[in-house]
Order: sequence, then structure tokens, then C-alpha cells
Amino acid sequence: MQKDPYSLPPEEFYEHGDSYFLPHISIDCVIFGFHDNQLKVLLLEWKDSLRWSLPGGFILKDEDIDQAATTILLKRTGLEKIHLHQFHTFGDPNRDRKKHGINPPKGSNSKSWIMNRFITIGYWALVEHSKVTPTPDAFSRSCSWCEISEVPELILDHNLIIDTALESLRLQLNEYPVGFNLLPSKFTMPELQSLYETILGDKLDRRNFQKKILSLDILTRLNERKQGGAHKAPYLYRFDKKKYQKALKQGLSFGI
Amino acid sequence: MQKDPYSLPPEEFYEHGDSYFLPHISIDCVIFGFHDNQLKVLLLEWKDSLRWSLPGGFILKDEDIDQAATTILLKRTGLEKIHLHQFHTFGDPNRDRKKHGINPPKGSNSKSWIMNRFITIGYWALVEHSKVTPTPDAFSRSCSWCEISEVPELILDHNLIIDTALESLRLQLNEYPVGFNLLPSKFTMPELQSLYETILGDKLDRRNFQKKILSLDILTRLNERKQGGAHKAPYLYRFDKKKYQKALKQGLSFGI
DNA sequence: ACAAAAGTGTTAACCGTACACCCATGA
DNA sequence: TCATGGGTGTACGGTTAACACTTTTGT
Repeated sequence: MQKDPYSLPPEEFYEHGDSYFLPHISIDCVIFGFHDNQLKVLLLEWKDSLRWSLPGGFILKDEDIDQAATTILLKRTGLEKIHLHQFHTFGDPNRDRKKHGINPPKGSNSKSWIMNRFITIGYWALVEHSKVTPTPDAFSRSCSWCEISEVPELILDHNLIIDTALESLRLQLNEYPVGFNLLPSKFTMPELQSLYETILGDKLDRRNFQKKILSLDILTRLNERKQGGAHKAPYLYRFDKKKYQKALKQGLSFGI
Repeated sequence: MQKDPYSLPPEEFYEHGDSYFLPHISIDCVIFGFHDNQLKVLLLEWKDSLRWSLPGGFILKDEDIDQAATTILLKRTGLEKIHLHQFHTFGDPNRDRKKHGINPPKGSNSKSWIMNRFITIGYWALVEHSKVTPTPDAFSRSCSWCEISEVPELILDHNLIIDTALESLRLQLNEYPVGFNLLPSKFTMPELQSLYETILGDKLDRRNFQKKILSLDILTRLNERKQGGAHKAPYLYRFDKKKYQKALKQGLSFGI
């Protein structure tokens, strides 16, 4: 009972996983990244069915749910200390591989606990694309980024989960500067703007955007410009945590 | 398996409830009402321990979680067709009666499924105080309204659940006119303002508030005034669903 | 008559939005 | 030299926030 059940051989995992985990409850993570001016999510491809799904996992019988989500994120990305946001719990009784006509994963059979109905707790996380090492689990043949508008049909209700996560993210974006988590520590104003535009699905005015962001007084402009672009070199900025903490106390007002 | 497990005798419920319900998962409802210019929540008092808790329940093995929450609301208030809002899922591993030193409820023993760890899905609802018939369940000796600032220490993390619900409600208040659900069909502007002030915990300017609310064009002023008050009789208003639907299409902007 | 609540409108400050010109760079 | 993207400031309009007097009613 002490070892990590995820490292069990699949057969054992599917047969005895229910002695480690809470039954009927799972966690799914919508892990957002931003690269090439595109918003992406991390997806897993199942070994046997070639179908795609969100990275997910289960809750140890004595484990906190936030902790379980943190572990999933760590295993799939290599990242720690990332803020995970719990956004919704999905409890349609049809969340059941049997009812969706999904075959038991290789190594399991139709009586496996994994073939039961599951209620899943949805979390999203914003990660820096370049720091992620997408890592499949024992049951998947690949783990990779997928552009948000090109997500294929996923298993169960995972498409709905992504849509719901995106809505929740948009709401948060207007309240907190979550966007910075998606960028490298040094970034340019056009990059930040492009990120906001992608998440919000709308074009923004360059000058007003910059004015607004700078007025929050949470960025430091470096004496450096981003070289290598095809045109005029834009300034680099850094997110300033101290300023941010200070600004939070005085009440931040976003609303891009 | 067909009959309503909640109507089983307590002994049987505590011994065999786990054959009807998903194990380790519960639902708790924060039911808000507004009366005497005070925001209130509905609480249950346990028969044996005399301790208070939120009204809650469990999820049938093939039941939708929203449906389960709806049933809980109906049983405790007699109300149907009320919007329930799922706001957070609480998954601290210490959500466990044993770990909190809570004795098994009368009719159960320490081995009952109810003494296990539970993950609970939190919902809130806004109901019209006067329409509610607070109804205890088989395990509680009373069910009654409690003013929000006078909530006693509740079992497990139920105080945290109420606090979280209230935060979520405040956020919603700025997006949707949820407040109207708490008032009778005819209400006065001062009553509505008092409701907003209570939920937001802040005083508002009378004139600006009225201007704002009326500008949404979702209220009809009746040719009636509320009599019986000690002072000048205020007009009565009615929430106009047709106007509201129309306004929604054009994009409502709250922000009181 | 007076105290306490309700009805009503105007003004000033602020914020959001629209908009144009110059500069740097690579092709 | 030209096309493309980046840096910067101003002016207008709408929304929000502040604010005072009159009316009604019960005591």
C-alpha cells in the first residue's frame, strides 16, 4: 500500500487499483501552454485504442485532492509549484467507459474498477511551454501539445471539460494576472498581448493594452530588447512578484 | 434498490446505504434565504450529537450529481425548479467523522460507510424565504434558518463550505441578477438594495443603486406601494422575465 | 412638528476607446 | 527602399461616483 500504484504493471493496476484509490472518483487536468502564438493543451493518446484524453488520475485513499492533481501535473510535465485551479466537478452518470462503448484498456477487463462510473474533478493549470517535458504514463503511447482549436474528439466528456476550463480561465483572466504563468520569465509586450488575445478570442488595441498592463504596476521593463525578430526589437519585461504582492493589497483591477 | 434509500430506517441506512450510493462522495447544499433584512442559511441539527451541519446527501449509483443536489433541496425546503450552482468540491483527507472525533450517528457504528472519508461537492441555492418549509431529515431533530453572521461551529469543514459559497455568490452577483431569487415576487427597491448590501457586505448609494438597477430594464414598477412601513410607502417592483431574457441577449452588464 | 425613510437629477472625475505618426529591422 | 511590426500620447465620450432637497408617514 505504500508504493506508488501508478508504477504497478498495468494488469495489477487495473485489477487492484481500487485498493489504493477512492473508487468512482477521478481527477482530470487541463494543462494550458502557449507557443507560437497559440494556446495549447496537453493530451494523452491511449496505447490500445489510439483515442485521446486529458491527463488524469485518481485519489489515494488518504490523499488531498489538490495534492492528487499536483502529482498528475508533475508526472506529465515535470513541473512543480504550479498553481492548479479547481474549476468544476463533472458528474453525469454516463461518465462510464462501458456506456460510451469504450473497450477495457489493455491489461484490464470489463470488470475492472476503471470500467465503472466516475465522477471527475476538473483542474486547470497554466504552464510555461518551454519548461514542459510531455511525458506519457504507462497506459499511453504519447503525450503531446495540441492547439486548442484542433483538439480531436476525446473520450467520455473530455471535450466538454476543456470547454468548461477555457470559460473558467477567461473569467479568471479578468480578475487575476494568470496569463503571466504561460510565458517565459522574460517576455515582450506583443507576446503578452497575443496571449490575451488568444485566450479571450478577440483582438485588442496595442496602445490601450500596454497602458492597462503597465498601469497595474506589476511589470519591470528590462534594459534589453528581444533580438532576432524580423522587425524592430521589442523590449523585454519581467513579472515582478514583489510589485504584484503590493498591488494585490491595494486591490488589483483587471478587465482587459 | 428501487426504493428511496433515505426513507430506510436509520439502522438499515447506515448499514446498507453503500449499496445504493457512490461511496466516499457526498453533496452539501448551502441554501440562502433573505428575511428581516438578513441573509440566512438553512442548517440541520443532528438528533444525537446536537451538532449542526449543512443539509446534504449522497449520490445514487446511477444518478446525476446535479439531480442529487436538486433532491436534497426539495426534501429540505419543499422547493423545485430552483437554480442550484455547483461552486467547489472539498477533498481534504480529514473530511472524515472518525478523524474529527465525531461519534457514529445513532443507529450506526464506527464501521458504517458514513464514518469513512468523504469528498463533498458543494452547491448553493437562492430561495424565497417565505416559500420554504424547513424540513428535517430522519437523522436530524431540527432544520432551521440561521443568520449568516451567527452560524455556530458546524461539523467537519462546513463552516469553510459556507464561506466559500458566499464568496462564489458575491462573484455571481456581479455577473447575473441572482439576487432576485431571494425576494418575493413583489419587492421594493430598498429591500433589493438591502439584499445587495448584505451579500456584498458594503453600503451602497441609494440613488446610484436605483439608477443602475432600473437601467438594466428588467424590472416593472407596479402601481402599488408597500403599505404598513413606518414611513413613506415605497413602490413595489416585479422582476420581469421577458424583459430579462431580452436584456440577456443584448448582453447584461452588472457590477454593483 | 419632527424624525426617519423614500423619491428624484445634476455635476465632476475617471476610465475606456479610438486613433496616427515615427522608428527600427530584415528582405 | 519598402514592408512590417514596435514604441509612444492625446482627445473624446460614456460610465461611475458623489452629493441635497423635497415628500410622505407615524409618533
